Amino acid sequence: MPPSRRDELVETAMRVFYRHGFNATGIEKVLREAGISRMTLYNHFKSKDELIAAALRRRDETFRNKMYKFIGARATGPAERILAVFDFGEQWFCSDEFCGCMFINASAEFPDRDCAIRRVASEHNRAIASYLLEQCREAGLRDPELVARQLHILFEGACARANVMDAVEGGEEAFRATSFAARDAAALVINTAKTTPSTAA
Amino acid sequence: MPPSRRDELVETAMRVFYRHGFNATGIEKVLREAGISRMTLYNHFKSKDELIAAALRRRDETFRNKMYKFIGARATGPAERILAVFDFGEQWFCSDEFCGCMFINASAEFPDRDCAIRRVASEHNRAIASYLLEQCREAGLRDPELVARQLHILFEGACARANVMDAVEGGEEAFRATSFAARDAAALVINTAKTTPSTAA
DNA sequence: ATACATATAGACCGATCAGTCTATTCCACC
DNA sequence: GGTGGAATAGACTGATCGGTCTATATGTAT
Repeated sequence: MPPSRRDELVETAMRVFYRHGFNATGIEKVLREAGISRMTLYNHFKSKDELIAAALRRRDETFRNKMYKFIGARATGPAERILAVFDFGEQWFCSDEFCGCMFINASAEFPDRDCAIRRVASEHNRAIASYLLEQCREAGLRDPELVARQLHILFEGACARANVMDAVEGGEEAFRATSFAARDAAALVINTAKTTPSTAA
Repeated sequence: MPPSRRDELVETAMRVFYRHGFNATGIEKVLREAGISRMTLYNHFKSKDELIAAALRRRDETFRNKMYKFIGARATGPAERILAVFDFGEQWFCSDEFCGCMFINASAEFPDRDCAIRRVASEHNRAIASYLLEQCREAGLRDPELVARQLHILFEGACARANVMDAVEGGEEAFRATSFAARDAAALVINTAKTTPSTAA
């Protein structure tokens, strides 16, 4: 069946808000690009904030689906899957549509930690965190909670570093170097947790 | 000598934009909080964007000064200094005024990689990067460029992770756990670069 | 005292914003 | 062929925005 009006709206909102920011983008622009009328929006959502929250939920869904599919296509074991996360990051950073992590961006624009939008962003990060934790456990790593946190930090850090670069330094090589460094550090963290009995001094 | 009107304006702009975001904050609010009139702003700056750029430059200056002072007070060698960066991060994340990295936030709100604001953010990150690189070289680490990049990713990643948490999970323990994980990984990366001849598989 | 640079309050502009309302059209279902 | 729910266009509101302008006040140096 064809996508509902609501689906098209959320999809377009996701794309436009991701590309141009939340506060900087008016409702009008989203409606124009979706070819949808004003009242249709307000029949489905009470406010712009609710549309943003829905767009973030959609982003969480599609992003994780793409990531899991990417990983599943080229990794079998848990350690391989973890490293594939960073390969996924590399091709993402180098793609044209890369505008940083949409959830980091949302947290930047909505400073109130209690608001609904932040809660959606937080849910996404919990999902990523528990995926990493699951892989760490499955790999039989020592202190999987710590390692999963470190992997998460490396991934988000690579993402943030890739996004903060300006036009002159932000070429494809820089993105590749960033994701390579993150992946290399991830491999080090994993291998250390496989073998040695204590953390580094 | 007392701070100039311009200084007070930039200082207030830095604080208010950091706390409430750039696009979400009107000029009016900055002026009210600084006790400064509208025309004074536009005598010193051509536009809001220029004020934002100046606020970011100020932020770069004060942030790095505080960080370097913090580090200098509790570390002597280069490796110690690198780890102290993460201790600095910990007390920053746990402080009341923490609203994420202002430069990551700026990159989130101004997607155009060519704009002046992004260039200022990029400059700040280059300064941090070269500080880390300097420490890595001074410590005699193998492949200092790679290690410095990894440390930078860990720091920014910890910062991003700390900021994306919502009100329920974002307690002080979570901030401490995040910065501990980053510091632990940093120590591992450094120690590995001190001794072993090749990176992890 | 006079002159000058600087800051002030506050009106004002055009534009844009989120959100509401009305009147019309479309289309699937009976 | 008619009925009803859903989508449409577009006017409208009140507020806020960034930025300009004018007229007044202040303070300092000669």
